[in-house]
Amino acid sequence: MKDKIFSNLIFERFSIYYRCLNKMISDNNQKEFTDSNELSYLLNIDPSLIRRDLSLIGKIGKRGMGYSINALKSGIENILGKNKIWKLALIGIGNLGRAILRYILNNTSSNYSVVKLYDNDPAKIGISIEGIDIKNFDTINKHIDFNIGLITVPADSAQAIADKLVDCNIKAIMNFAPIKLSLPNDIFYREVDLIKELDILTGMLNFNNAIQKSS
Amino acid sequence: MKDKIFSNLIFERFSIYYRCLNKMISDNNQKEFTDSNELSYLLNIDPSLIRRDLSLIGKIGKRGMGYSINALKSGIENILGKNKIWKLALIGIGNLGRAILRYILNNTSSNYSVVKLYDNDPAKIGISIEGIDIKNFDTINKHIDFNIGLITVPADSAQAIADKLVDCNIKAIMNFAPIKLSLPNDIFYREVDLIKELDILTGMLNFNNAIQKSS
DNA sequence: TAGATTGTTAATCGATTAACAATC
DNA sequence: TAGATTGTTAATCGATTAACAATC
Repeated sequence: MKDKIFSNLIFERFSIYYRCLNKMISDNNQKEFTDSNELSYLLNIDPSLIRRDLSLIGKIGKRGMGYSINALKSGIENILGKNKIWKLALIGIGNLGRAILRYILNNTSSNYSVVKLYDNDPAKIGISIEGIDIKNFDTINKHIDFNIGLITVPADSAQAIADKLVDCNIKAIMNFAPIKLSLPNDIFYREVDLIKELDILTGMLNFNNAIQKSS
Repeated sequence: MKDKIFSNLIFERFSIYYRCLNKMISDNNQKEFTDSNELSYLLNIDPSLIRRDLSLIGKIGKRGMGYSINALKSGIENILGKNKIWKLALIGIGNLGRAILRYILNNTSSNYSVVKLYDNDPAKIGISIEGIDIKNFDTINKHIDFNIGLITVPADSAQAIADKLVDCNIKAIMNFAPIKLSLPNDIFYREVDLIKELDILTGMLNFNNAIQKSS
């Protein structure tokens, strides 16, 4: 196995390939092989890049034939940890937290399980949602039993929550609060920021379009 | 004004700068100037890159002094269209759609307004949420009055919805469904995909960590 | 075998960072 | 003026794409 640390972008594409392979399996129950050109057509990713990515799994392709769909799927499963259940905790059980909880619960084919709900609103603590009790976040301690913390609290409390998660040895954080968190380098971090995404779209509409028109 | 089309990454950073400037204004009501080093420290972005980005606004900095916070803010407002209200339509009023609606409504300082809700479930049509009636998506036509469509339907109907939006001349789409949409090149497109984000984090935890340990 | 497609190296592209003259 | 920081060009870095020998 390579001594290389893969980038975000590579994992992102593996996730895309994985979804595509699953769709191929459920749609088209006879086909055994695919190839970089077919995947390229379906996903709009350059075939060279696909071959490069897939070669990271090992020499899994057959020259002249392509790739066994099943072999590819299980290779990606190994890389993305799709053969394990990953435990999630949601911190902040407002509208967004609840929607994310239901979204994950509804997605029965995924390998993610929400095992803990935290909030600091006394009115919410003790309430059970979808069978999981909401606990006070202050009671969190080093004996945590989840792998990834999803922060869905308002921006002003997000950093404190993140610090506590780091303290409890959580290595992966997904932040939905509209604020940039500062975190140690060894923490894997993603953010989902709706307003930022909207700003990018309006920037494009507002500025790039205007330019296109005037040129 | 430059004849350049800015990239996603530049608009993304402008959004980050904008948020930071607002925080500076509300936190620290005396300070008039900032500079690329201060912003770099706060945002963890290289000062050269900050200067490069900000120079796209125009020659707005003062050598030896830095940047007027207010001038910077209004320059970014122009680029990101923060001085207009942008109208959003939500298509798919399930848990996620409702959570996004409330999230945007609660964010009173933003320049985004949800003006239309669509669904195709007869049981939902006519119901009003937060004062907005849910309409049947099939009734959508070219006389639309929104700028951005947010797709929060399940994966299997997302492409048809997107096609209809494109038909109705919508130029910006944000997709929350876990599927890659195929769209014409002139459509500005962003996707928010929770499972993909989780896959990236678990890929990192599962694979990069293992590698780090064994090396 | 001939044809097809991989796996991989080299070339290109685009984004970030370094360097520094210009100037407040 | 001296010191500080911009604005911008050149260098670097990292990711994608092109090319093609290897081989099924």
